[in-house]
Amino acid sequence: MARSVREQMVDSAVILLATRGLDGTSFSEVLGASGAPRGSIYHHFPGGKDELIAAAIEVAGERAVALLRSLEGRSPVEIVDGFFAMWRAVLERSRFSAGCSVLAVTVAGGSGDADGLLGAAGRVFRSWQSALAAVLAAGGVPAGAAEPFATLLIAASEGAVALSRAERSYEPFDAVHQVLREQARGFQGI
Amino acid sequence: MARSVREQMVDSAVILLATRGLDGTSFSEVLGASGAPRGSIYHHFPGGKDELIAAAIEVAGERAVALLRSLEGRSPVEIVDGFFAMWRAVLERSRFSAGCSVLAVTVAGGSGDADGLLGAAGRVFRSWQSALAAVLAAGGVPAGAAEPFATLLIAASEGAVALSRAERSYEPFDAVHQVLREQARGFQGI
DNA sequence: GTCTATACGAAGATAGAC
DNA sequence: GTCTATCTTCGTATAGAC
Repeated sequence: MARSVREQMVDSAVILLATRGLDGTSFSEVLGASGAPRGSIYHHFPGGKDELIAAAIEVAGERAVALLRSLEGRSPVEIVDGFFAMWRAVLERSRFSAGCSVLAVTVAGGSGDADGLLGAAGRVFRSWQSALAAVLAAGGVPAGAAEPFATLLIAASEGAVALSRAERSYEPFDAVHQVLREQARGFQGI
Repeated sequence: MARSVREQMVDSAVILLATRGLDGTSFSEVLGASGAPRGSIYHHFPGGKDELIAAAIEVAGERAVALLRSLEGRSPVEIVDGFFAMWRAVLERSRFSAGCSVLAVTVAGGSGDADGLLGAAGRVFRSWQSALAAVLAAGGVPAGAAEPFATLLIAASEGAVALSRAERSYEPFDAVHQVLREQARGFQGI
């Protein structure tokens, strides 16, 4: 069963957000990348661009949560490695031209006030923190340490991906990964 | 001596980048915020928008480097605290509506290929890593650990600011700060 | 150094036919 | 569900007078 036109548009929006940012994710680009017909934009997304972008970062958020949950049962070091492997694949496949679609929406800033997209981005980030903290706790990280360490992992990986994009080098990303990996080792008492 | 028109435009661009992103930093906004006359855009920036943005992130970069250098001679914990205090002030003064101007340029992605602005952003990030690693080394962090830890601090602070913006809460930012502060304490053997 | 006026393109959004 | 056509707004950039 082929993916629906709507799903193709959302998938294209995820990729465009990650590579060109919020304003680079125009309808023209989305239609060009997805092959969707122009006339179907407001049929599938009556709320216009905001609805498309919100759907995109929610899908991206759910995919990352699914990956995090798949790490359940692993050790803290393995969880860190698995999480960073996901991000490194983004850099590798795009050759430093892609990053995080949720971060792109966050820093684009919208109109400045209580923007709906910013709230959606915040919910995605929170869902990542919860899922990661849960698998870390299941992996043996002490109760009080799992939440803050999960937040650090997410913040640091977001920043590391951005640094590596700007510097076009894996060096910042790998350095951050190694330091956090050592920290995770400390939770295992090895 | 009053700041020149050019300096006012650059300052406004720095703030607009941090709050509204790259595409939100239009000439209209810059002129409105700086009070500069419209006719002087291409007089001060013959290279157009790219030249203005490049100047803005370089100024923002130099300011952060100056703050980092002012922490020379302090302990690792004090350096971490000073660095995070700078970012927390950004969140506080803007009430979660501002972040890092260099990150905004990085994530906006330009045209996708070898963009000049992305290179400029990369150089700024590298200058932060060097300056921070230097003060950490001077503060007693072992030679091999200063560079990676500096990179982690920058990546994590960038991500933490973004998370707190999206969630409109100091919680992620403060959590990241505390974990890294503890790590810095480890370098002091207290 | 600064002004007005304007060219040119692309964006999001809507209307109405098919 | 999809199409074409169009509206409006806003972006960067340029020309030429003052």
